[in-house]
Amino acid sequence: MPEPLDEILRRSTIFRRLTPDDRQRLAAVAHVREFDKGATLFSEGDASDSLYTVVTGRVKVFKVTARGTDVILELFGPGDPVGAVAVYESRAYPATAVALEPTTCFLIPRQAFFTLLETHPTMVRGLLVGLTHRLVELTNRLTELSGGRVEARLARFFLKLAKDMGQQRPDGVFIPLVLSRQEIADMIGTTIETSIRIMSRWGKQDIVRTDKDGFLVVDRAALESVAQE
Amino acid sequence: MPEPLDEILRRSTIFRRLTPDDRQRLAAVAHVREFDKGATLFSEGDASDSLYTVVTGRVKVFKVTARGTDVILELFGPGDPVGAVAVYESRAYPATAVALEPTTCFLIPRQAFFTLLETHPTMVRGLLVGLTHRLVELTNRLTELSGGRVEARLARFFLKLAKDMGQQRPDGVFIPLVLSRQEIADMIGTTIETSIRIMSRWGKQDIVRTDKDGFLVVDRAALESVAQE
DNA sequence: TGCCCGATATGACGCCGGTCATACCGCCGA
DNA sequence: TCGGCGGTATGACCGGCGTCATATCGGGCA
Repeated sequence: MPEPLDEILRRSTIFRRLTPDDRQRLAAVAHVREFDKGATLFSEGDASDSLYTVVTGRVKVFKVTARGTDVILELFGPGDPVGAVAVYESRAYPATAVALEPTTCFLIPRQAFFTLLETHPTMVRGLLVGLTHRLVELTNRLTELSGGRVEARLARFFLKLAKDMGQQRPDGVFIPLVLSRQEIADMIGTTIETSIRIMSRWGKQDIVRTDKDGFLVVDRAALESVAQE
Repeated sequence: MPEPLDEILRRSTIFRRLTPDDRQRLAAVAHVREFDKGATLFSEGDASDSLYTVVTGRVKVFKVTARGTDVILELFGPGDPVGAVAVYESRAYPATAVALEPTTCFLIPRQAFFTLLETHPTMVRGLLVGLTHRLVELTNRLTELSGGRVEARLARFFLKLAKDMGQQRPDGVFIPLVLSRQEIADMIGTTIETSIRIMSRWGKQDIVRTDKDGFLVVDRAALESVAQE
């Protein structure tokens, strides 16, 4: 456990600038927690007590709209800080976080996090960078979700996944991420029936195949063609 | 000018924690710029050179979608920092900022801003708070824009405006903000025709009146009824 | 005064996609 | 083995809203 943990901290956006000594000290005040697939890390409105950092697994962060549908705000993987928003000003979590797979997290109590910040001002720069990056990502998602054909939005979504976490393979680009049709719908702001329809058609046309542990983008050109309207 | 400027700095999210001395020093390195209605503060993709703070007036920040429509991300008023995202990591502006009214801004060159940050670590806390606040606002806008009837989204939009900047009057709540039908459409992610239709109907039903220098919410209850779907 | 142009209004039409219903499949527990 | 359950798949329907077209209004300018 300690071996990969340190590796994760080195990859993490906000902790990577720490010296090995600092990381050692950080590991001392934090602790590790495991979550089953589908387990809730925290819920919207909960008082924020800790900063979560994903070690292994994937986490989705979502909000519930006025009429009860979910909207997935972000997907987090190893090294990403989850729930960072709430910790800085001890405000309630503005969204809910659920594990998409069996997930291991690294929790830092808020108080420890603050004292760390005070004693190590250099960490602040990393924090700012991480926050601004997430702001940019969110603004991009806003323009994505707003208007346009559903199929185009879905195509852009898979192109982004392929770019961010795709693995080149002889038969296409593999995306190692298990999402249900419902979760796909929540990502692009549509209903489960529509996402099923499109995914089903793309499967028959050999554009995107749904695999047991992810998706395989077979015909990237077709996606790009659909994406631009 | 120096009088109200200091007042603005005291109200600003990120500068209010400064001591009077610090604000004095800040004013020395910054300068003021005026923008006509419709003038561009900066465009998406521009290299970021300064941090803008609105002194008087209103600014809209928007992005252009894949098929050429605009999406308004945020509206800024006196005291708000505009373009803060880009400054921290000298990245390009991720969106475009345009003045909705004649607007006065307070510009701090990036370099001066950084030296200020280094010499006054207490400012960092204010920065973090401001950024997280904007993150929360954006996540809320995401859930707003995603799905649902257009009329409900528009109703929620006006209710939020009324809450944030409404002035109680005998005949209703006045919102001192001039937005064209096109800009309303860009806020809620629809077309100009649809926003015109709804606003026109609401005018006849005496729910929301469009005034020369803002909007008047006459029948708030009706809006609330429409908003919850 | 008359012209032009941008913003606001309003009607007609068509289609994407949301809603409802039903069927199929694989998995798990009784 | 059976029945139930959650996820996936597919068809039918129709209504909101995007698109196109046209009309009206008002302000700026010669």
